[in-house]
This record gives sequence, C-alpha cells and structure tokens, in this order.
Amino acid sequence: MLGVIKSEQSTPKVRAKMPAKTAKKPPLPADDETVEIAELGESLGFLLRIAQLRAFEAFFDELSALGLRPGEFTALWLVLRNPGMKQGAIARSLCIKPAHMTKLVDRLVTAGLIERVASPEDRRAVHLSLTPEGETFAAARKDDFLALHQAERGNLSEAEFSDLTRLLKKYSGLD
Amino acid sequence: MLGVIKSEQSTPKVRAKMPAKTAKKPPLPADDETVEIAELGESLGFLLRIAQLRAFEAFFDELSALGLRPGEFTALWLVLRNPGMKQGAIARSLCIKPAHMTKLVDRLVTAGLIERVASPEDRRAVHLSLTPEGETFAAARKDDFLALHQAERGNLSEAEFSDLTRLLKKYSGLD
DNA sequence: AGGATAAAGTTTCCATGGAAACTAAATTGG
DNA sequence: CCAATTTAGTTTCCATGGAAACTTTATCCT
Repeated sequence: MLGVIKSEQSTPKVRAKMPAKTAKKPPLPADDETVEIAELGESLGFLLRIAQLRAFEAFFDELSALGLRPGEFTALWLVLRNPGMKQGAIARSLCIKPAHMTKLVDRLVTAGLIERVASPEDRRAVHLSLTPEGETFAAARKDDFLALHQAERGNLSEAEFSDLTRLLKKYSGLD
Repeated sequence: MLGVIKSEQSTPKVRAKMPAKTAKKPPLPADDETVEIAELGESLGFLLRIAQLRAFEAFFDELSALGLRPGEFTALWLVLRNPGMKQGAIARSLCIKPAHMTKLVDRLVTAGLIERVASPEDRRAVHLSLTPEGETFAAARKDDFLALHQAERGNLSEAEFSDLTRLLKKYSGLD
C-alpha cells in the first residue's frame, strides 16, 4: 500500500498563516478555474455519480413537498405495484440492504402509508401493503410521479432519454 | 382486517411471535419472489442508482488492492491532470462539497500522494499537486485505470458504452 | 481608506446507508 | 425426528458525505 507518509503528526493544513508573504509561484495553469476532466469523461463511475446528482435535484425540485425521500418514494411505489410482497423481496429488487430496508419501512409505517402483515406461512417473514391512506396518497401523487419523469428527462430528447434508460437497464442487468 | 397489528407505541414490528398459527392468506401474488418493477424501469433516478452500484462493484473488483476509494482515486487523477489547481476548483469540478473535499484531501496527503501548497496570491487558497510518490503511483497505476474502464464497460459493447457515456455527459451538462 | 460583504477552507454536527452480530423461525440431512 | 444450517428481519455500530457555523483573507462600495 505504498507507505509514503511524511506528514506531521496531525492532518497537515497548509494555508498561509499571518507570518508570510514571500513565496515563489509554483507552476500555475493559465486559467485558475477551468479544470481538465480528461479521462474522467470516459469513466462510467464518475459520469453515473454526476448524473445521479442531477436526478436527485430533479426529484427534490418536484417532490420535496411530499415529505418523502427518493428511497421512500420508490419503495412505496413498488409496494403499490406488488401488494403483499415480502419485505425482503422488495428490498432485493431495489438493491436495498435488509438493515436499511427495516428503517425505511419503519418510516413509511410511521407515516401511515404502508403496513406490515405477518406472513401466515413463514413466521419470520413480513408482507408489505399500502394502507388506505397509502392508496389515496399514491393515487393522488400519480401525476406528480409522471411529472417527475418529465423533469428527470432534463435536457434530453424523448429518443435520447429512451436510449439512455435502455442502456442503463442493460448495463444493470435489468432486462 | 387481517392480522394487521396497529402500531405499538414504538416502531411497529409485526413479525409473528410465538402465540399464533391461525391467519387467513392475504391476497398473495402467485410468485413469491418476482417483483414487478413497473414504472421504475423508466425512472432515471432509480436506474442511475442501480447502475452506479454495478460500477462500484467493478471498481472494487479492479482497484481495491490500491487502498484508495473511488473518490480518492478520482481526485488523485484530476490533480495529476491539473497540477497546481486550487482545491476548491477541483472540488467543484467533481461536485464534491468543500467540507468533504477537505477530508478527502487530508487522506491523500496523509497517504503521501498529494500535497497542499499555500497560494502566493490568495492566502486563503490552497493549490494541490502530486508528490513525487504520487507521480510514481499514478504512472504505475495508469494501466489499472485503463483496465478499470474496461471492467466498467461490463456487458456493453464498445458502441453502447460510447453512447452511454455520451448521453450521460449531455444529461449532466458536461459537454 | 475602511466597513460591509463575499469567498476559501476547516470544523462540528447530523443524516444516510452498509457491515456484523443477533433472534426467531424454517429447512436440511443423518 | 432432532441437531446443524440457513433464512427473514432487526439491532447496533460505523463509514461516508452533506449542512451550517466559523476563521481568515480578499473584494466591493461609496
């Protein structure tokens, strides 16, 4: 792991303190702000991260008023479309870890939107379904959900958006 | 009204405890595990999240041996390509918040890979550049970086990968 | 000038999500 | 059948990254 450590014993902060005004210019680039992304422009990991930040912005612009975070909204939607499914199955299909799923479901239950139903056939398991309030909520918010999809599209054309989702699904193995 | 236990005063957990084996089946879907993704398949936010999980897997498969996390590796690369750039400019181009950037740079400095240089012209600012060790490290790891890009491609063809990166760049406003 | 405002980094604190250990129930296999 | 293993979900703890407040320096404005 390349043990190249010459740091002072604590984390070394280097901002110029009072007693200095003499220092030679290190070779500074001409422009002070323009950063060359270089190979990162071909790095899928990087591009996906940036794109996700945009998508989050779109989400909060559209749906922050609902008081639900993206994960909660997504889970709610999946329960709406798959009533009675086991909590673990929902979690797996969203790539949410069990520990996280427990807390996420807790919040939705506390919000009165979904309910846990003990499984009659497996006493460890729990089935999820919407409460009547959850049904009402989902029905009322369906338009917001569609509006979100519009907003998420951002500057992409319909065709580009469709290409993008298709490629992402293939890449993620969701086809 | 099924065996739906209304919230106890704390977070309501509903798993069947010992004293029950009688309960009527709620309307369960035929398959116990197959979840219908439904409209989520068109949700960019969701697809991006899943895709990013894949990309992270690829990263750790390829580069976990280096002892650097994705963000650190990315930042290192950007400093390599933009030596002497101000810390804040690097952070902005990576969409990393200042607070996070401070800690990330701390780690890279402690690892001996980059160094902070006090700016001669702005005493608040800090310029970043690679240490000699950092240069050596980056040069030695260039092949790993390229291998990562191959691994990141996953099941996509060259053309699909190129489409995908192009669309992501457009969506993120990086063109 | 020189006070007000903005900007660069840092620190502290908090929210989110994962890892590991745990409980209870189901399954397996001898 | 019953011990061993596996599975569903929960709990506790920890790592990561953001928000807000702060310090220091630069810039702006009459």
